[in-house]
Amino acid sequence: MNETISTRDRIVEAARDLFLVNGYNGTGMSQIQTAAGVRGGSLYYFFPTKEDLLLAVLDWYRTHIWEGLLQPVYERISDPVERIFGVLDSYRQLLLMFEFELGCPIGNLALEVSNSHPGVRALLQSNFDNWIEAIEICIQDARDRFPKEIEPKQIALFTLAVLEGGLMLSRTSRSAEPFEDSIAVLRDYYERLIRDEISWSAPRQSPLSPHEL
Amino acid sequence: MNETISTRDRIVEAARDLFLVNGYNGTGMSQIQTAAGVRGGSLYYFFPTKEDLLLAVLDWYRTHIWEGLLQPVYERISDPVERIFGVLDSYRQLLLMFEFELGCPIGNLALEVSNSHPGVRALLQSNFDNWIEAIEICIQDARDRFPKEIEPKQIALFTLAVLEGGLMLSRTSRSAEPFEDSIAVLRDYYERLIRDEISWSAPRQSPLSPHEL
DNA sequence: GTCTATAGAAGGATAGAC
DNA sequence: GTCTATCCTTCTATAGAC
Repeated sequence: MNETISTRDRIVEAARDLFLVNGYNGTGMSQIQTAAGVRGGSLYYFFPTKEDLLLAVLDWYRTHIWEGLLQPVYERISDPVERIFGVLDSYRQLLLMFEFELGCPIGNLALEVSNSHPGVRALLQSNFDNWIEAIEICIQDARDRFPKEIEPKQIALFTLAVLEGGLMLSRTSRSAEPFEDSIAVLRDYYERLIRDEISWSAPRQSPLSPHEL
Repeated sequence: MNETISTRDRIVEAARDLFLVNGYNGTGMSQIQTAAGVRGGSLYYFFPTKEDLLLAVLDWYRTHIWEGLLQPVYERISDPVERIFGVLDSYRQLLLMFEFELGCPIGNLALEVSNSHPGVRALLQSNFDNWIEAIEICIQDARDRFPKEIEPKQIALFTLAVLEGGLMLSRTSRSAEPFEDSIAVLRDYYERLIRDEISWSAPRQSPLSPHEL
């Protein structure tokens, strides 16, 4: 196995990386050709329009959320709440590794194209939904630590909002501080939720910092 | 007073509105000419490059945060914590009024241009800083309600992150729900902070919902 | 499936008259 | 300060040979 990568896949991966750095409107089809080592004929053979290519990129992210994001974290961390903060920490590392040039691939595209390309919104939404669902499951796995009245899905959505906002502020300032501060406050919220709960029920094991794992 | 609006101002306002809807790369200089009722000669007389125009738009937002955003809310609401949620509610109304086409003018541009136009970042940051500072002051005005150990500036930054993330998710889904849910969870956090505090100090007056004001 | 060549529109920006 | 005309580049997309 591991045959030579198909032309189509090379195009999708080149477009994915360029969209991530330069955005959709900031990336030309000719740049994608160059990066993929492919000529115009092939590009338009597989993707008749640029929007088709955007859809393929978003589909790539949708199908790779497990192996690309969740699985590496879940392998290292077993505690469901710490898994959430482990996922968030992956984005922090992405920020640092590429000097704040890269943020959330979906979030960037969402703001840029959701007005002008309505046909793309469903796939953007599907990416967000999968992310939220993964976090929701983590919260449900730690259901007994949280107050009964909280909605896991709402907390998961909120967590995504904090992530996206924190990434935006750190990319603008070219500093990890806004992101780290946002996540620190989010953790404070989680801890207060959990503390409010354990005052009414059984004590739980002490939480692990992601840096100890 | 109220003299005829200057050509320069008409250009800035036209660019501001077009950037808000279509983004920076999605807006052409010719569209701006048409919207402002101005010819190319005038446009390039005032703004030699498109980036100069972007800087002028960001400067417009920077100088109008008080009269455009804060003052209308502060007039209606006097409680400092409710002022924060009143400001957030202004964005909710913006979402609804324009059917989720419009989000945060600064946030949209921040993600789109912060890689490709480094000279614009300082002004983007300055807009964020002013917003955060305004919220920080509200928190400080209610300092006694919050636990002593919290950092007002951190909470203000966190509030902005939630706002930006919530706007992003609602614009993508074309529904107010993600935004409203995010703000509801943020309010839950504020209430837990305040509740944790009053258990150690004097009781305070009951909070007002923004809808009662 | 991939190649070369190119159409046709729109992009940002400039020159020079008035 | 504003006008018209236009330059040059880049863009998305197509045609037709191989």
